[in-house]
Amino acid sequence: MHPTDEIENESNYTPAKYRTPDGAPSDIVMFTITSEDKGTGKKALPDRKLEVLLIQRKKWPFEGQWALPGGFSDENESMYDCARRELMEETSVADVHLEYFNVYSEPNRDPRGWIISHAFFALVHERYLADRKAQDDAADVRLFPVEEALAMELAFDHGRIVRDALERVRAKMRTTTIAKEFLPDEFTIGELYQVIRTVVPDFEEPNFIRKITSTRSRYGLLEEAKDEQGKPKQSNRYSQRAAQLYRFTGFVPELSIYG
Amino acid sequence: MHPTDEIENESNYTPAKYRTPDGAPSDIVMFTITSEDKGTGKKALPDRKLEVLLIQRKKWPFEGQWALPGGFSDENESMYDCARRELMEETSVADVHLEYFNVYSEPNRDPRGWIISHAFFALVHERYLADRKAQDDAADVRLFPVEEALAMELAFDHGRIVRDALERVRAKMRTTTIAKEFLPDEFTIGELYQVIRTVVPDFEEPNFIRKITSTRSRYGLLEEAKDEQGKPKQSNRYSQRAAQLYRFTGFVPELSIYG
DNA sequence: TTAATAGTGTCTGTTAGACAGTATTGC
DNA sequence: GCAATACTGTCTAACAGACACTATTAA
Repeated sequence: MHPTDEIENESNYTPAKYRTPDGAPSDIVMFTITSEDKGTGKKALPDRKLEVLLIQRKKWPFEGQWALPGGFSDENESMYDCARRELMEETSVADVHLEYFNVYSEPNRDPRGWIISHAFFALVHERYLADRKAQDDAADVRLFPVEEALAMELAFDHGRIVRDALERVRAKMRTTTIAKEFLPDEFTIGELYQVIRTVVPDFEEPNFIRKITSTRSRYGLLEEAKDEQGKPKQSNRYSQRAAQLYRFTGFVPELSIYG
Repeated sequence: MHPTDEIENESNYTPAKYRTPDGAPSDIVMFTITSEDKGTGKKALPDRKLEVLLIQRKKWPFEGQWALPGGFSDENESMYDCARRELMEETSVADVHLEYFNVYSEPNRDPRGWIISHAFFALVHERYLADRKAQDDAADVRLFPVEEALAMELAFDHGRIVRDALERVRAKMRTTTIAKEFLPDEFTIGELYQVIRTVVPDFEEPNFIRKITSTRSRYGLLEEAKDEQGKPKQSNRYSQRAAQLYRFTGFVPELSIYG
């Protein structure tokens, strides 16, 4: 039991005499999907890669090693506010998907002391990271393809954190509409399918377009994009033949393993 | 940025000079399902209620109010270990389902200082809480039906924590096999259905038995219990007509909103 | 006999899954 | 015409959802 629990009331309350944590930082696994033109001359869907942002440490501990962006919270902000602030410092955007997913508190996980880290993942559209890309490897902040990041020896327990984040994002990719974080408001079925497969490589649905338009549409997951005259909007950005544009409706179906 | 980040290496490292958290407790939302015989004389499924364990505080702050069980962590244990220790103190069992689900860190959520709370939920079979039931309202530790607990004004932000926990447990009840935490190893379809409905009242599947035995069984969610001779095992504990017993196989199907 | 639960029969319309085929159009 | 993506046709087996029906047996 904690010492402060022995205190009877506010008037004679004294702060804890025992050891307290040395810090409560938040760390952010920032995912983005980069697109690169296939360069064949023909119109085609771009090559997409799931990438994660890492920072090279300049100080002890783990000097020189790559780590997740993050920083210590102060007593006037929640962990979520802290994470949003850190995200803002890295990407200069505030309105991206940011979600808490786990706490990391194993003893001695940080040689600086008793430090309990709160891990978030962020899904950032590549347009927000355009500068980052230009700077490239010269900088101490870089995007790494996830497989590459997973194979690296990261600072602290950040390797574990990246693995956990990826697992969580993959699960949510299947079961929610977070794919929209990586897509424009209006997109083609081909783009949607490609984004899902970029995050979840073993997602395969040969009849994807049919399922999502002729069956699930009954439940309102997607709706066709229309122009002012109410005519269906199409795009030929990625194909010779124009494709119908869709948008998410905001509806998320309930899932159950029992029926 | 945190002051310790300014330090160059271990040799000249000094601890933080700025304020650090005053404590990192874990709080536990402990759910159980109690069964009560209908008392009609006839064999019938019991009345089941989802209940949550609360403790009445004896000290400032929130003296006299009901709160979640929990306690401060120390530097030699993870938050999970801390939660398991607290759970052990309350229920004397160690092998129940215990799962982390969120952090609560709003400034001033605790008048004692900067205290960041880590919330777990536990699913405890009622057999482990038999004593608790006997003691009843006399004690300062009691089980409350969830609706009742949600309507109470709990200490700290524990009302919010209970709501969040319930939401999480309801979602997992639909999408995973955690129902098994409230069931014996072998159970009838009727029992399973009743347990699910106790946690998720709006779960309705008129053809539940058919779906789970003749369709999903293809995917191996449940298997029939058999005795040593390989003959199907049945139970008439809750019905005149004996019902087939089933067990979970350990298989959890993957869910997707896209197909 | 009745109450209480366990299960089956049967019907209709929908969906899944597979695979082949046609459509469109910039290059 | 080719390449690349966007669809549509068609078939079968499985499934969902509804609702009525039979089965079993202790009290």
